[in-house]
Amino acid sequence: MDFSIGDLSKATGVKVPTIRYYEKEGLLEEPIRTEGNQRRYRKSDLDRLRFLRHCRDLGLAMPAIRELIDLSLHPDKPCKDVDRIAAEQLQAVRDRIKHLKILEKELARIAASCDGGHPVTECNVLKAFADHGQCEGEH
Amino acid sequence: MDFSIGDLSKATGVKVPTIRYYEKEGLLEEPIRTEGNQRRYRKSDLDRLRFLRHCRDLGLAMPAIRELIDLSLHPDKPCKDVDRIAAEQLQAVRDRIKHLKILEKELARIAASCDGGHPVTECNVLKAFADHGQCEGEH
DNA sequence: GTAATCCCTATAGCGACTAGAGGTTCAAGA
DNA sequence: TCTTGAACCTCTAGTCGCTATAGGGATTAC
Repeated sequence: MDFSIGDLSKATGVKVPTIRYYEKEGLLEEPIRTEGNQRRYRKSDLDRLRFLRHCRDLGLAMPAIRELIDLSLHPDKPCKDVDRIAAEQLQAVRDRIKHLKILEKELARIAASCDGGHPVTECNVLKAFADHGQCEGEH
Repeated sequence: MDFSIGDLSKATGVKVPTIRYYEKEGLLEEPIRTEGNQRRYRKSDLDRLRFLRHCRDLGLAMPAIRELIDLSLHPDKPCKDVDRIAAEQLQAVRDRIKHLKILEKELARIAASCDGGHPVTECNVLKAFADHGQCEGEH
């Protein structure tokens, strides 16, 4: 019925020290302990950790996850804030994609500017790394 | 003819403590000092810092930049390694874009799953955050 | 000469873990 | 029941690329 920290780790893919870290940060409740001071978890802790892990996999920062957990503990609140967090994360991801696409373009140009068979003094790649002026815009 | 650290900062957009940090990390040479122990830079330091900054803006990690600097100091070496670094960075950026696009898709689905007008107990967004099973694949 | 601005070193903090040291407890087999 | 070895415990420090702060000294413009 109870899980050790290793059981939780195996079930979720979250490493043991990370689980302890989440507890220290207040994202997991402190579980009961055996007489020998080892943690013992219940199903609800497993659910919470899965939630946590999924949020991290989606790129949510820990303060946002903390807020989600707080909200889920007050079921009568409107879900406006939950939606906001999702929307903000979506926008953040879109912004990062946009930025990375610009980088991709520049790097592709840079990588293509050299045929590989000459000393570094004449290397266009090195020149391109040195010179932002070659880029099409800001990045 | 000489620049103070603040001049260098203004000319490149790199903050003063960051310039000192780059020096400590060996990415910039130790400049000469005034009698009062203040750093004084030359044009070559400015060029190096611009190079450095541009590489960072392109997302290169510091070990890669260090390698590029080492290569540029040995002009007779073939530029194979320079090309490799550019290609690796390009691939890394493409991988990150790929991953973020998957996240974008999942987050868009999650964000769209709620109309906003109900308590969190019934919030599909919160349920979606809790349940990786709803996702189309891994992420 | 003085005031404002710049510069110096050294240390600590950020986020989200991860690694290691040094010791204790648990569970399974003999 | 005893033993062994895996799993657990706490605590500290390290990762990366900066950034902030404290407590001073130097330079420069007026």
